[in-house]
Amino acid sequence: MSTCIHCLSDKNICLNKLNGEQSSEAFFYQRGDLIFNEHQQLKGVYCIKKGVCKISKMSTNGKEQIIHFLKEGTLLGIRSLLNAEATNLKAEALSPVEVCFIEKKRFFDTLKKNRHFLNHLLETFAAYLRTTDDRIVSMGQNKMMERLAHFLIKLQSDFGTDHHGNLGLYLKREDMANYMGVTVESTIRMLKVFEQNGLIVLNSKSLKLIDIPGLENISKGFKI
Amino acid sequence: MSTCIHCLSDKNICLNKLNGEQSSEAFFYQRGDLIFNEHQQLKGVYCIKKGVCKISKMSTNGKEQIIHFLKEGTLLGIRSLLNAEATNLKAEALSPVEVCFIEKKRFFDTLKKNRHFLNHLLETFAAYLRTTDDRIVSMGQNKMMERLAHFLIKLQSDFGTDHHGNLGLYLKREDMANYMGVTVESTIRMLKVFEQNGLIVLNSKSLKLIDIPGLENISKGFKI
DNA sequence: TTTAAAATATGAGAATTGTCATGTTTTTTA
DNA sequence: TAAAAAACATGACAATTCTCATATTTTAAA
Repeated sequence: MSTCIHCLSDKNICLNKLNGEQSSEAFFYQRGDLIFNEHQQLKGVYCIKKGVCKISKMSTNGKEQIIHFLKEGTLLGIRSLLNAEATNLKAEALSPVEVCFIEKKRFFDTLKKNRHFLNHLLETFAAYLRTTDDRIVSMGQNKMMERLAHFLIKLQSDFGTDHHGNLGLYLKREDMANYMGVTVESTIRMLKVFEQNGLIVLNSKSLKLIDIPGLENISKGFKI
Repeated sequence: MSTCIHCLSDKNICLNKLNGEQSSEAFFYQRGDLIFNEHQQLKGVYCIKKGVCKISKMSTNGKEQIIHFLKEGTLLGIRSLLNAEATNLKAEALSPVEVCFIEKKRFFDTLKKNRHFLNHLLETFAAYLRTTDDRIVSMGQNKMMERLAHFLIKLQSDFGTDHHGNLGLYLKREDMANYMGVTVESTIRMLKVFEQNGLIVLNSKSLKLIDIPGLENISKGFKI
């Protein structure tokens, strides 16, 4: 299921590409490129067509908290448009990323005309709110061992595996840490504990889940 | 600004009460009463007309995480209806609470007919997502001293003060702790530190903010 | 109004996670 | 390919927060 205005047709074809409408454009980003930053006034919304984005926010004491890792089919920047405020989030490419840009006016026109798109938006928001609630619970009540186990499982479920069975999205330790709200050192140490207990296998630039039921138990509070 | 379908008229009068339509009802709850629980299939949405509700969720290891404290004008249970799933949250009365109940069919009818209501819903969701994002950042990156300072300021800004200048919403230590994701003991100790530093005044059943700029500094990482 | 229960409080020690210093490996750039 | 930079790793120790035991106070119930 794709969220892009251009891709609401049955076959998930990007209309933008087919008829070359002026009101939207495609952009390309490389790993590390900034798509938009916090406190920026957006002129429209972005839809991820390809690649993975890191959505984050700085805390008052200058540390980065990652909110989401988002992939193709996700709209970015809607909230800013709806509330006519600057973004509260930063979006950065984690891999080569292609996005459609849908200009503000066109976005609202579609919202007005296309009932389907609107319902989809509501459902998407509802689903997001569920996941952010779960996030709050996890950050508040779970120890980092539990959070890491849960996070690894979520990564596999969201991004799958490559042909070697490794996680489909490779993240550096720093990004893992900033997602979980812990330090890089703690993350490194806990990954090692998981590896020593046969739960995962680490290699340079890869991470494979070996014992998913074991990880699930840990995420629920079982001790190693 | 009220969110209730019945209250979309300019004067914020509850139509439900005026014309006594069958499809919605008012319900009353006492402090501690359950409005709905997690994993419950809702038959409609609730709109808080009066009082304060505690919205929470159990973690996998059986600890309660409070997501929100919500007051009059807030709709409850929309997400479950939109996604046709059971609730993922529990709603409980913290004070005498009055709610309107709007039946499923009527909710969707209004959503279909009333453009104003729909836009309002979208904006509400967008605003919620902003606050939950901030919550994630705070839980991930701030120490409990910073979180407590921020929380106290938020309580005053959301619920105001009574005629003595005390926080308009009195919470027991346990609820404070479950909101911040820390233990009751830690909360008690930190409140005492704040009091000893002239930031707040504690009395049985009351809490008054004395030095708000001081609390703001602490919330940003300044040390006491 | 006495009793029971719930909420608040405090101390001692343990567990968790962070900090900082430093070293190694891998990746990127010149 | 060499040099520089970034990422990963580890140890020692410190700070934060939790746990558990036990009082004390406040509130609710008999």
